[in-house]
Amino acid sequence: MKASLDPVQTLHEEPAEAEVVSHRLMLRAGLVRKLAGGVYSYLPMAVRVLRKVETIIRQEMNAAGAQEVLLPALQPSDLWEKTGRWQAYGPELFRLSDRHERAFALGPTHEEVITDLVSQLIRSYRQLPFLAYQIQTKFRDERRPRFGMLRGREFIMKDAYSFSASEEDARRIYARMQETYARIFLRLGLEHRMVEADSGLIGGNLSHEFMVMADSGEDTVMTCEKCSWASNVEKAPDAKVCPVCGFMLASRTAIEVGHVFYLGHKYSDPMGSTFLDSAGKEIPFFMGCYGIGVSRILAAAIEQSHDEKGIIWPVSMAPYRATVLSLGPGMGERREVLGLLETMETLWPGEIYFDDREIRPGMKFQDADLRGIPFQIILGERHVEKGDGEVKIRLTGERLVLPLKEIPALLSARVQGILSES
RNA sequence: CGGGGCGUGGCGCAGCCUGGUAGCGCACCUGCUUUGGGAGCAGGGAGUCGAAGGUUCAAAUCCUUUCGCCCCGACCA
Repeated sequence: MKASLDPVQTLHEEPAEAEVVSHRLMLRAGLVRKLAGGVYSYLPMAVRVLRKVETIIRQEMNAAGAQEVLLPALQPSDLWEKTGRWQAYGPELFRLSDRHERAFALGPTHEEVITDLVSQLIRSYRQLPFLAYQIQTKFRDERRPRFGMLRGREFIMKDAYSFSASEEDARRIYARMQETYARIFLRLGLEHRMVEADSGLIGGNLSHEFMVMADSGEDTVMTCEKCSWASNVEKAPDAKVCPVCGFMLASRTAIEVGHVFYLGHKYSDPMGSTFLDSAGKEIPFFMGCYGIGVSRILAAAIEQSHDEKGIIWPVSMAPYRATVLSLGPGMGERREVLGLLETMETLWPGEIYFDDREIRPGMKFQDADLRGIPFQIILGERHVEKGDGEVKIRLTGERLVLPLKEIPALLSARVQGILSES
């Protein structure tokens, strides 16, 4: 991608509407624009990040035996009445009527829809277990949308639902999802903890949250400084030491990015969603559900990884792997520069953002730092003349000057190192 | 929903108290110079002052209503 063809500009001034750092940086870096309170348009760079996050989620969900579906956002009220949530969900549920005055909701979650669907598909224990997931826009009329992407009224979520023939099997899948989630957040390069949690409105009696550690998080978790134990502060209000290893606990703020629930019969029972077990007896599905806030992950990643100059994307979700900055008039057309671009494109197809604009170098440096692409390849007169180029690592600020020909190999090795750690 | 704040070119703001031709910075367009950390000079385009109603010879400014946005608090991916 060439910057000269990119219609999205960065903002040099702080947007007045944004307070939290992720929101400010997302606006300044040209990732999103607000349409209404808690409702945002995703610009091209943000979509690239979303796709990368989604790809990792899909790979891990598929590896865990889940199958992808896509359920309707528009849901008739009668399904919700069956589970009692048409009333219980309250004003957070977006409600609307069609032209025949039939009531609908915009789905904030999909337990009702998937349960209804699966009860049509599955009649025998022989067809179980079944694990389905989707990645889709959800709607919640939040009492107070805030913090930009962190709490919107419309957001992208990966939600998964499991259907089992026994509680033991359902718990097995629950445990597998816990492992899957840990892998997903590890691959995304996010420091996180799994904590025991309350299950809230979704229901059930077993639930864990996945928290990304960040100074500006909405949640507070107690974390052991020695082992991996952590708990939601509501679950461990007076604990001073770790119940596992006895070490000191610390209170840290975090952002909830994932939540897994064991549901049991909470939805299958009221919806009459049953199968025949091996004894020929009709019993309700044993269910679980598993959510990840996909759009929230973008904001959480920025909250966790930024500095005063801008975003520092983890390599796994960066919109581009590398950005090439040509400095000075005509530099963008130099043979050496075009040659390097071609090699880089071969190495990482579609992953190079070329800042070919005829603007002052300082402007390019500022924008590159703001956008947070992991590797900057800086090509200025004094180095290119000698056949060299400079590589700047956004995370560490490290700068290396080396022959242009060696740059692809260096970057390739660096990325291998980073991605193999996870 | 309770409390607080703000709506003025794309963005950030001044002007409002004390009514009288709508301004500044950034961004944008043209030209010349400049080119390794947000360039300089000259010229230029762009605003129903959130909306409605009222007061007045005259309203961005005063009054009323209303909508929107942000921040702080009250069972949230």
